[in-house]
Amino acid sequence: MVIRPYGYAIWENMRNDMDRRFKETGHENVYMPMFIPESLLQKEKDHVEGFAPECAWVTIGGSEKLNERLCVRPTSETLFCEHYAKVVNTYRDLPKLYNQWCSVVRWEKTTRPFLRTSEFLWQEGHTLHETEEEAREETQRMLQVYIDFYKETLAIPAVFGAKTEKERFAGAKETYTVEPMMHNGVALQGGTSHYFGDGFARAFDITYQGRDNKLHYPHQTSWGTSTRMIGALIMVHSDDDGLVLPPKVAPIQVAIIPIAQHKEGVLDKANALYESLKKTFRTKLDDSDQSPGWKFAQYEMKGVPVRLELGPKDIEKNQCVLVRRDTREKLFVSLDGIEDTITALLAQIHDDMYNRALENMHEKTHVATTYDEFLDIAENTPGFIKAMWCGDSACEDKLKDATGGVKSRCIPFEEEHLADTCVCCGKPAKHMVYWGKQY
RNA sequence: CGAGGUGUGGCGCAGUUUGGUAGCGCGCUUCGUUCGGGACGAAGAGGUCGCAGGUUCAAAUCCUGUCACCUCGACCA
Repeated sequence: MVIRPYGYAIWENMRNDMDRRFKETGHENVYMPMFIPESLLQKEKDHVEGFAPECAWVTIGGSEKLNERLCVRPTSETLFCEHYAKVVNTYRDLPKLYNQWCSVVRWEKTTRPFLRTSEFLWQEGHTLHETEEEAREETQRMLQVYIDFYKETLAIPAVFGAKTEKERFAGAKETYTVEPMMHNGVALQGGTSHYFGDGFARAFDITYQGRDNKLHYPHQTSWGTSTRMIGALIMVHSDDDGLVLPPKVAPIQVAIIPIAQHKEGVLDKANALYESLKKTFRTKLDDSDQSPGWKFAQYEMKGVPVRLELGPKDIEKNQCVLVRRDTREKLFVSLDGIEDTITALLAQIHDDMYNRALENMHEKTHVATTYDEFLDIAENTPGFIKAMWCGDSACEDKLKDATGGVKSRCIPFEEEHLADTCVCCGKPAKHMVYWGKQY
């Protein structure tokens, strides 16, 4: 998959926003190698079992066969662990709060642009802590960073909570997830934050000398999000006329379309407006010789949040026309104080986009209290199903097989009591679970 | 991996059954007229039909082989 300039600009805007949030929470960026020696990958048993089927391997270097093959990183836990084992000695070296921006490779059998690609760009945070409590706090903190990012920057609501044991990351003690719902009701794992306990530390022999002068294993986390979020943006907000981009990440926030630009004064005025708006907004002035109608359609397809039309009649009246991409609403506004008008409009667009997505998620979330009801909803109604669960992964398997792919999404932090018994087996329920089909 | 399908200008396709040496729409180039919702006219550029072999006077079209891609299923930490 080639990410061309407009798509990459979306990623850059996402990345800059997230990177700021990571720095604010005390993290530092690093870079690790892209090749992982097989022996390193095999140190943690669950981890290698989870990832080996998806690894791409390098077996030849130059013209010589390698003694040990190298995995093209599918994720970098093992590399971070190897490094931490070398550099961590005392509690004074902790915590280690590292993050990496890079690409990873997973040999998926079925790919889907942005949502599931064999190579993708992502960030992976890897942290080491003195205590379990600290590491668990970090896991929650970064999940919250993701939830906030989805809401504040992408205008995407989500359910979130813990993964069931079956759906947990390979090697993790606990996996937390952000699960946004696409416009069609299909779920997407939009970001995960894992608590590892000291399992990796033991496997990689990472120890530190504690305040008590004894050796301890540190507690570890990892958390990641990827270019899949671009897929989420598209699948949550867009309509039949193309993209609808949330203002915070739109590469172009305001597209200025001059009308009758051959007429005297129009382009001069448009240029002056452009020079002034570009100080505040990501602005594009399209003075190409395409027709205005073509330009309207073009920037709608590209999801530009606000179109600004400026023609001879507007100039006469010292006004312009603002058109919202999300609602198509046309606003005739004065050119005086236009920056403030657009600032407020972009904020309004963001909020409205979020609320529409939230409403969609609520509309497509259903409660099932019996097995038949669960199957009926899964069969006939797209979206999430809220249902009680006994905690046995056999029930997850059964529901998945019976419904053609409905899996547990997460156990939310705030569970509702919908029934006393598991929707599948009828035994006493332990948790309320969100279920759904996923990309 | 299982089943099915498709390869023809940049993109989307027709032509293959009934062999006669390639066509349409969009896009692209130039000029002119247009310009408040994907403009119009005229003139152009661009492909030997996935690849290899075979049959034939003649192959996009028939035969054999091969490669690639797509869809569905399985799989998806």
